[in-house]
Amino acid sequence: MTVRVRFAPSPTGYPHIGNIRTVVFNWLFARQQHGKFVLRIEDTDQGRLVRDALRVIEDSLQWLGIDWDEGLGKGGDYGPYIQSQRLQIYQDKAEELVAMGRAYRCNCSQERLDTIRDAMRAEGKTPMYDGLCRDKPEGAVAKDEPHVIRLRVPREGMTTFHDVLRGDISVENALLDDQVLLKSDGFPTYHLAVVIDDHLMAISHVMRGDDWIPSTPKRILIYQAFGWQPPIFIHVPLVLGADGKKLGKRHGATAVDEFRRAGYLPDALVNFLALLGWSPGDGDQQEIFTREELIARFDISHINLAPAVFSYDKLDWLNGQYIRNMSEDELLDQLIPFWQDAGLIEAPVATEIVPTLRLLVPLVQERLKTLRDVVALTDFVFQEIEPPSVDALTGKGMTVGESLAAIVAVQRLFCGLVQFSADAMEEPMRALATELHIKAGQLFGLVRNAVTGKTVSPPLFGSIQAIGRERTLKRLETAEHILLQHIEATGNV
RNA sequence: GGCCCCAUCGUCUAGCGGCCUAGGACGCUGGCCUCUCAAGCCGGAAACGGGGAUUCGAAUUCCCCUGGGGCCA
Repeated sequence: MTVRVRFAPSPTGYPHIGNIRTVVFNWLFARQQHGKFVLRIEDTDQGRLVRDALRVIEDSLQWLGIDWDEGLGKGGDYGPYIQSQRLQIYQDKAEELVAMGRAYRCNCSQERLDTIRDAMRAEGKTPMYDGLCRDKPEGAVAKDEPHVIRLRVPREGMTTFHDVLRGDISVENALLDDQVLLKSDGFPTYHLAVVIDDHLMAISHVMRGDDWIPSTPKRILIYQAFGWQPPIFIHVPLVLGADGKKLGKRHGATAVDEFRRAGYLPDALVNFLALLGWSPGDGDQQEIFTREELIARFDISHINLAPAVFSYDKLDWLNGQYIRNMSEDELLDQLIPFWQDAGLIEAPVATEIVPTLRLLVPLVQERLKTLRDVVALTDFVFQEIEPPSVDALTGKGMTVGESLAAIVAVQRLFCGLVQFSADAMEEPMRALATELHIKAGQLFGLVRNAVTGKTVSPPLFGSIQAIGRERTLKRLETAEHILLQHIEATGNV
């Protein structure tokens, strides 16, 4: 059997991370089985369409490196792949069911439907259609009068389907409504369209969130009415937010695009998502997998049945691992857009700044969890700093006067350096500390505050080299003034 | 509320009757390294929801309860 799976988003919003985890599973499975991955668009809910959703869906998948073989923008032998272009097919198929006696026309008014619903609810029952039109003779409801087409659901017995992970799941037919298949405006209902599309597109496996389990019997009934063989169902557990609830809008940043902007790498995200609800099993303790490894090792039977909570801690760690494994050139390319977005460097990168950027990359590489972290870590290189406080400029265990003397000495030292480079300044700085009878750490700490405006920064000398001699000296001068003023104002040395 | 699904450290998970005094990872934590912060290395705390049953033996099988989640209203 040729494996054919699909991702069928509605363009009513942007793909979010919970859905994408399931997409990753589908994609891994398709690639491993040398099958096809189809991207179909379910846009029959015309009222809720979001303008650029299609573009965002494409962008998100492309960014993640999840490619599809048929569908949106790709074409294929089973098109069209956009449901709004398939309305005629749904109408024809619905008519077929009527002709076969498996569905019937219903012209009950909205008022009548509301009345029965209220009545049933009042009795404490689940509201269902009462079947008034079900037993009307053929032709009682004319084809050209406003009406819907309903499925003739068996009144007794059970509907059972098989789930690869959970075995057989059954529901009593008495609990199933004579669902509407075709609405009065000629649009199909969701389940009719999906069944027809999955069948006509020869989808072999339907792998989706287990929140769809309750509606699967409805779908099976439609397959049975048509006399079609249903696909193989694999319901995967949901992805939950930190509160244990199904991941959704209320959980903040969940759109794929937001992860990109936050500085996560697609490879890290795919790796993380693949491990959310799945593991290679067999006592394997590997955590970092290339795409090829994931494709080779993905295995439906190792999908965990319990829902998984999405947690940023592990994603951050994993992302950091991927960042550390990049080459410096690669990382530089990835970092540039983030510096630009923050307004720290210009949009076409000025060539004069490139050496500085290159200098910074190895300094930040092992300090980044996300690419965006580079902004807060290196902003002092590109913009002026807030004048540090006296406290910050006073070395640990030192007096203000001693600190002032140290700053002055460092200025002199930096002025005299032949080469203003990290390598050239470390030795003399250490010697200076000895000379001043303070520890290197004391000296470095106070200089760090003076030139970066931060108590925490990338390695000091690399940072200083990146700032450049002129601006470093200016910041030291500022520090000197701050300390001097303090001494003059308070008389405290 | 009705129906359905699920249940191992805080989180992601390994485990598919004896190899389990339950393993790994993230996070947390102690230490080493160290110019700060990271990274790296070494160590630690931390879980089989409860009760029955089957079995010589149960985290692993069955039943009930509890808890969580989902769908529909």
